[in-house]
Amino acid sequence: MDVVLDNTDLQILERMQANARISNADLARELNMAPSAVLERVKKLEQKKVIQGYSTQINPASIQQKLLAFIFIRSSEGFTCSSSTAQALAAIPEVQEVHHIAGEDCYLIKIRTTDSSTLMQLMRSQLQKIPNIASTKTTIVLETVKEQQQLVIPKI
Amino acid sequence: MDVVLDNTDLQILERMQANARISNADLARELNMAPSAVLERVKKLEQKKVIQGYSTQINPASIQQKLLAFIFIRSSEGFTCSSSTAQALAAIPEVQEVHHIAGEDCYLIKIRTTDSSTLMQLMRSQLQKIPNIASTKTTIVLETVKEQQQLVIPKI
DNA sequence: GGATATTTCTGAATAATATTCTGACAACAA
DNA sequence: TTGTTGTCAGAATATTATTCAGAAATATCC
Repeated sequence: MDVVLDNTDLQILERMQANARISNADLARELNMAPSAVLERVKKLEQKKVIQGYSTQINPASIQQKLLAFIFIRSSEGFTCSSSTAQALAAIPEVQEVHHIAGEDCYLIKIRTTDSSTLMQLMRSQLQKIPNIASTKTTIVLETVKEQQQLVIPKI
Repeated sequence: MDVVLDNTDLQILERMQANARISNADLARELNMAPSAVLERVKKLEQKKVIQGYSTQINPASIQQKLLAFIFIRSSEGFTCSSSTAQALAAIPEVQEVHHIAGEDCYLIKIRTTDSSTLMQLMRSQLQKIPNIASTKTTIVLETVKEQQQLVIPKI
């Protein structure tokens, strides 16, 4: 079940991670391979779900999303967190991440809104609807120094 | 200094966010525009830094990165967190995000490693070198339910 | 209002690329 | 050996990116 990736695959992933819109021809040139061979590998990486998708990083401020916050959500169910709660949280568009975490708190979510009043409004209107939420603890981000979902590609 | 985006720009961003590798021709077809016009807009969005980049989402497990953790880092400097500390944290490849946060803790980082022993090893070898770190509080992620840097595109 | 920039668009030409296909080659197993 | 599988190169062609000239729409200024 474990996917095996050789050095060529890792080279492809490294370059595509840094620039998802690199042309197949450029990629082939950098790897000294035929475009058809590289394309074949990329398609397989997509099929094997090693590549999960291609996304464009948008400057949040340019679309009026200036507030970033992390919220710890404690469930009244204790350690047996229902996945329906997680699904309900994930369904909120402003919620970018939902993590089930170890410890007394149950979930950690990452949320982005235009401003703090919008966040509060959202918490009142949306989070209140979700059952089994006992308490929340919000951490406001003042400044983001680094933010990349850039993974460390292992070297062979 | 504020960038103005019209409805066409937002349509482009929405589609490219979902699929960064959409062809310019397809994009033009969906928007009922000439490819040259769409291309011109995309180039401008890149120039204006509204589009910050294109990235490939890689399944972390496929490259042996199975552990995700958030670490709150308290600085000994109190509220006057030096940016050099942030830079040092950001320089660690495994550290994906560095946020300067409100409250008593100073930084919140998101970090991804192969396993928990690698994380501990990393904290011993890397974090210890960074000056002014008073304490750390680590939250281990058991399961990620949602993870997208997908922003909410405003409607006009 | 009216003249003049400025921006944004279309449409066509061409340069470049993606995609498909065939067959070669190597590694491996029966 | 024989067959299988996977990966590759190279050529053909389908599709696309890119460039450009000019039209249309928008904004700017007097």
